Amino acid sequence: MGVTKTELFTVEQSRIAELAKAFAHPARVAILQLLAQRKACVCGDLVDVLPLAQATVSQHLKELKRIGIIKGDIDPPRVCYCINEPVWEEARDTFGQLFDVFISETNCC
Amino acid sequence: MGVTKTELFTVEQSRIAELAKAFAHPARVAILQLLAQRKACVCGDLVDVLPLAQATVSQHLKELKRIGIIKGDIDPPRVCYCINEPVWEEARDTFGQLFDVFISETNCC
DNA sequence: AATATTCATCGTAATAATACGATTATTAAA
DNA sequence: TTTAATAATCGTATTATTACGATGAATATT
Repeated sequence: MGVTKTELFTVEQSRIAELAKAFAHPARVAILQLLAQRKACVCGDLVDVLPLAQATVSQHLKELKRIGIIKGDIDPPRVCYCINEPVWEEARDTFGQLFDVFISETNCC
Repeated sequence: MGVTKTELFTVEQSRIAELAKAFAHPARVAILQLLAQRKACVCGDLVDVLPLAQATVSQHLKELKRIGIIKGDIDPPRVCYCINEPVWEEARDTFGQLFDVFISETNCC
């Protein structure tokens, strides 16, 4: 992509965009749903359920960890992934507030 | 990107991902905030406020329109953009439900 | 020690997204 | 009719993302 100019926007806007990215791919939505519902936890179980190669799942997990919305505990040779509650709440609150900014009134179109 | 295999996921998961994409770029967050707060409406005003070229803003607007979260009324030679309330609510409800799936209990990590 | 299991990382191919200048289309205004 | 204003679209360069096979690292098991 052409160089998303993050520095030209507010940190809040950039953080919202980053949190949204966690949900901006069906595979990551699936992963987050599985973790949130505690239907899976171990990386291998996620790989079994998802229609993607192990390396790809691992890549998505890495991205989710980078954003902070999940955490991973190693329990060799397995790794257990879970929702990272503080960031999950940050996302929930952030989007909640964002959606509340729009009040149903006179739109000009 | 490598061919996001949308067909391998549920329509719900794909729709969530699509709605999330509306917020997955700081420029689109900025646009949606401006529209939601009714601080701008006309395309040209958005271009004035945003640190991006007109063509780029137009491209983002097109993507937001494709997702359905905004609509545009032409009032030649201007175009007035507004939040598309039904989809805005769809997004609000969708993410609300998604975040509520996770209940604060015993995480395994 | 040798093997098996699990997951991360590397390398890389393919594709999507971002950005912008230039052009076009449309309509208003002069 | 000519000109100005506005916004969409085109073309294209650049960069990011997605995907997967192969390999590597770490630990448990035999």
